[in-house]
Amino acid sequence: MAAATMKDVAERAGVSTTTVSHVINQTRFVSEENRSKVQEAMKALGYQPNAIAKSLRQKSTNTIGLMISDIANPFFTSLIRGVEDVANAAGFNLILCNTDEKPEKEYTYLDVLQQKQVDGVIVAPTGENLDYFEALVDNGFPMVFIDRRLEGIACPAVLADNENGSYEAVSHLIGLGHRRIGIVVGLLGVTSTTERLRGYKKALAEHGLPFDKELVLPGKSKVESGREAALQLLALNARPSAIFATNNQMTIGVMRALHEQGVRCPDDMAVVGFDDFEWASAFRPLLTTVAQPVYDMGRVAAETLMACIRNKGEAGDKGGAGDKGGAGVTGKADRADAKQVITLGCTLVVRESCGAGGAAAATAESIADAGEN
Amino acid sequence: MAAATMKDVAERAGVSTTTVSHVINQTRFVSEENRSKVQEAMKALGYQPNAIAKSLRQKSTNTIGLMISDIANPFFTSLIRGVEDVANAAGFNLILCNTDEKPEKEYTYLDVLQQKQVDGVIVAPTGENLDYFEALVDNGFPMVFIDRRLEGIACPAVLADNENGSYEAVSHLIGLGHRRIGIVVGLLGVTSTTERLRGYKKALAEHGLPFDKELVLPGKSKVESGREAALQLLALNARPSAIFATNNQMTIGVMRALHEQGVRCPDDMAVVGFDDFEWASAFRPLLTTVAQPVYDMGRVAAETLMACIRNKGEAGDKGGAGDKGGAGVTGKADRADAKQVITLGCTLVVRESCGAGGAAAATAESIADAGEN
DNA sequence: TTGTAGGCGTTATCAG
DNA sequence: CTGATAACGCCTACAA
Repeated sequence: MAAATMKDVAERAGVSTTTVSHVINQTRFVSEENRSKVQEAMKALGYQPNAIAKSLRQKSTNTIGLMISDIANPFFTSLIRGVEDVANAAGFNLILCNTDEKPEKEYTYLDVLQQKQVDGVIVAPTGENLDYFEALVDNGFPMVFIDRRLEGIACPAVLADNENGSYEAVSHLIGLGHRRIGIVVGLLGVTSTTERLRGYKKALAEHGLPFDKELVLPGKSKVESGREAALQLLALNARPSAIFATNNQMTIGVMRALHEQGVRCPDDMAVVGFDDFEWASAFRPLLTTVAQPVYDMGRVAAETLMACIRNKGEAGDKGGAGDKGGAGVTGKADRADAKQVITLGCTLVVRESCGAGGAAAATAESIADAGEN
Repeated sequence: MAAATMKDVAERAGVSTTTVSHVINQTRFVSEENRSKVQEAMKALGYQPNAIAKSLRQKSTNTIGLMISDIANPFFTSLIRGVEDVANAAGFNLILCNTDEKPEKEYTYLDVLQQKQVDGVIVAPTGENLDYFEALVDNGFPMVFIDRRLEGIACPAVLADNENGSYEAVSHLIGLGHRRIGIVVGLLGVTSTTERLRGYKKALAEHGLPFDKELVLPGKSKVESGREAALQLLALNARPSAIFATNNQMTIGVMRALHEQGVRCPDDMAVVGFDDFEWASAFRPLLTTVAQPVYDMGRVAAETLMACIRNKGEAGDKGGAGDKGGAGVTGKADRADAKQVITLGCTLVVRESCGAGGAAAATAESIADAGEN
């Protein structure tokens, strides 16, 4: 049997579909008698409102898209959780899309999400498809960038303070006496990569250390390339005494390389990783990391998107005439929002992977708290 | 400006909406001339078909729901990836739902997904809401269980071979000479928990070891309760020489407890964990684990669901009359599918966390391959 | 306090 | 080879 519709409920209850609709949505007064008749009918028929039909009418789906590079990357995992929690609380659902850092997949998913009429999108952009993104934003489509942003696109972005996180990590190493610090950088063309490298440079400069290109290795944000980068650093004539791996995947690669080469950490090589993870406090070496506020990034991004969606709904109600006059305040807020970049601070979680001075440095450097995830 | 509709395209191209529709879906012949006119019009207007309207007509959304306990649990992460890859390749999208093991959340999400007219659902059931699930299945709603199943519900399930994985892990420990082996078990009332405990008992029995209730501690599948369970095991008068932690979260808790108590692994305590993870090969102790085929579980579950959805579509076309006669083969397959349980084997990944005999045992026991994730 | 009717953007069934 | 036209299930003026 096909699912019951409002019409079926109306017939069974002996009222019009209008009344049924109003009972469901509590959108106008219905007599006690009719209301209970309708409710009984709904229960008897196991009626479930058809959200698709509703969406077609109302032009809103209560669904948002989430486009990230790879859900299998634990970095995104808590982030998604943050998004989903907020979305769910607001009555929204999430459509999940893995771009794998491939612009074509990103492009296709954007199309699909448009077609499915999602009310908005949270996206960690690959760095391409600039025109598409720009068109969407110009068109007033609610969108929020997360983790990275696209320069020149006026769209809210929720980012970690990559530069400062990086700066603190490297300063920590320098404070422990390290003078030659290798860095394994991630995917090029992505803002987070640039910012983390900038923090590295800044820390060196502030402490009067030279910037040596030889110590900067590309890791493509992947385990295997992180491993290769570490091997190259280890093979250097003037081997560094510390390695800074700028994301979780590359950190794993670096640790594997050390392991393979019989290089002990922290005894022979200090290591700091970007991205904290739950295992870090249970296995050796107890890794010092830069913890991103991943859950909060997701949460804030979702809240921002919800706000955009609400704003748009209201703006639409008022029509184009609302541009001048009393609506100015809202208009201003809209403009401000459009360029808003929200940066959340990272936390340096000092453990034991940075060398002998670790314990002393931990207190001297930064009272960091990993928190309970 | 509002998004262009088929009507707009039709007008601009000087044809009917019917023709536009057929051009888009390639569902009947359209003259070369008209086709190109339509295509031009679509491009000029930036036309995107409205999937919601399409879904309303066709009663299919090309969307499936995925209900798991918590996306922040890395176990589910690769699993989701498997689902998404298959779904995406088949032109389906994924709505993600975290139940947090809460039956109420599960219930609500089932409602929402029904309302959003998803074509099917993959779910790791909490163990409750039996009636709801039964009603759905009886109603022919495409559903596949993953990771666990609900007894008595005739619905395909894709599971890891929990019992055997557990059995092998414990046998491995016994083979290394361990006689008292503690086990930290997960959430009760979930089939995977039961099966893993059964494997433990079976291994003991087969090797003539007594089953000691004292050595079975509840860990609720969480880090903190895993830690507490381990502390209790450590406090035992007759302390075990090995601990088997039956999921990744509890493994972390166990390792933390050892760390806190200054108990070295594997020197003072052997450990095996259920669920492998990428870090396991890069940090110490190099943990011996039971690796579940997570990606494949997701993949197979999605393929199974796609098959169910396709079957349903075809069955619907043929109407109720297809029950007897030539359609018998399909009918039989349907029945068989309905009770299908697909079990995928686990792999014991032998590393160094099980005691001195580890290296020798590794070859003797099982040639396990962690694979490159 | 309730009902009628039109339309959201498609697709499918007819007729041309 | 193409086009009217009626649904799909719901919401929402407008009317009573």
